[in-house]
Amino acid sequence: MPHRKYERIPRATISRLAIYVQELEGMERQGVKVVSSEKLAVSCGVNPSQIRKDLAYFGEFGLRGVGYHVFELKEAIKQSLGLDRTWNVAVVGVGNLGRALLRHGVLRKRGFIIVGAFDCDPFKIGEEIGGLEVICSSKLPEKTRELNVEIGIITTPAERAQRAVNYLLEAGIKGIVNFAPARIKTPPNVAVEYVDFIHHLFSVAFRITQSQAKGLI
Amino acid sequence: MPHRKYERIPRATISRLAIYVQELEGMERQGVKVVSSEKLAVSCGVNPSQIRKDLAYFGEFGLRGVGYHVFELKEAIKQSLGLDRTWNVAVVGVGNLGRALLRHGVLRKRGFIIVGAFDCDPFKIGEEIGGLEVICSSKLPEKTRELNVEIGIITTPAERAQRAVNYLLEAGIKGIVNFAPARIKTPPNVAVEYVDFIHHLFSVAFRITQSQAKGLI
DNA sequence: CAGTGTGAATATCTTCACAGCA
DNA sequence: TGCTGTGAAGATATTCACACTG
Repeated sequence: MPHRKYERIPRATISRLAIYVQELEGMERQGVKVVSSEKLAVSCGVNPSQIRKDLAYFGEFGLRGVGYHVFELKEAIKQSLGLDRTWNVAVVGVGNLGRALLRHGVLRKRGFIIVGAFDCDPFKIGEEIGGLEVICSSKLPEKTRELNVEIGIITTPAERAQRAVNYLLEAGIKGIVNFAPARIKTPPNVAVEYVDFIHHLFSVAFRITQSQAKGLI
Repeated sequence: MPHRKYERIPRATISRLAIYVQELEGMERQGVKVVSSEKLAVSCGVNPSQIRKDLAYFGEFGLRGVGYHVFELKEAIKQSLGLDRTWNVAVVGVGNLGRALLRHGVLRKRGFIIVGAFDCDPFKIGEEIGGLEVICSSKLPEKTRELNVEIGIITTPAERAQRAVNYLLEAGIKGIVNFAPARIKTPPNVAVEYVDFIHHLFSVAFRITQSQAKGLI
């Protein structure tokens, strides 16, 4: 039975795969060697068939009657996601959030190496944060190419997000993760993801409001 | 025609409503008074009927043949989401990310007032950040009640996320936004949202990998 | 007559249920 | 026997298409 490697893979599947990796790493730390889709599902908060179906897009990794080898499954998923290599990234916008990312070890640990930090504020340019010198945003296109950056992280204020994006596009960037609270315009061949943490607060606020309204009935 | 106020509202609708608010605010800044679902859709990157359907869950806000009043629509959505009031929040975990949030003005601007900062590291306890004194995490339950916190923001390392959550649950918290790279266990009546920015990097990496693979065929 | 509001049609995602293998 | 892998069924979400209205 040929697996589905060449079907279109749902966006939701990708974000769940990231969760599986996370939980498999946790199990690895606890010394768990083998796990069933049932157990993994519980710890990820999803349905077991969902896991099996998600994995089926990439191949067959399980042992019938047994389950999955934790380490091997984790590696297989990472490979499927293109995480069996490192990626050079640039951070544009060195405010509170940008600084936090520059100092946060987790990006590097995951294979995302921050090779450039950019800002347009003359007071920040030249400053050293997390071992990197802040460079003027107008130098983004040339530096991006020079440093071989593939992914840009936008942490500017909303008003400057599109300008930052334009610089990155000029440099031929392939992907963007946007933390700025603004939609951005990019050609369709550029992969864009939004990290809207305010929206998650909105969502929690809404759900609390709603459940309280229900409680009154 | 009765609107759908009492139907179950899709999670996706809520997160789009947050986008609509964001874009409507941008239009307001630019002095735009009236907008059609068509125009709003373009700036939000969604389908126009999607917008009309999302809004229909909460009421009728448009003028046929005209469109929507930018200011009024924005206010109506915010009210529907429960954002016509302020919410007290606590930040648990004062690392790079926690500090960034404590200093980041955007939370307050959106009506989320950080009233407490907690950490279990004795070196951090007592430190003042963004006008708040860092308090020992073990005091979370009592302080949370005292400060009338409704939403907890977890910015601890993965290993300590569940413990932080347990403290918050003990205090009767209603909602949690979890930035830690770990799934957490909560009773069903607590609203939980995950902010997994690493997952968004994974997703971008995957999509770049995939489009390059396609390019080779 | 432009543009909303909405039922119907379509597309997508999730879960079930079970055949088949270790 | 126990658990995977997967077609079929079911549930949800999105888009279409158009009646209707200011």
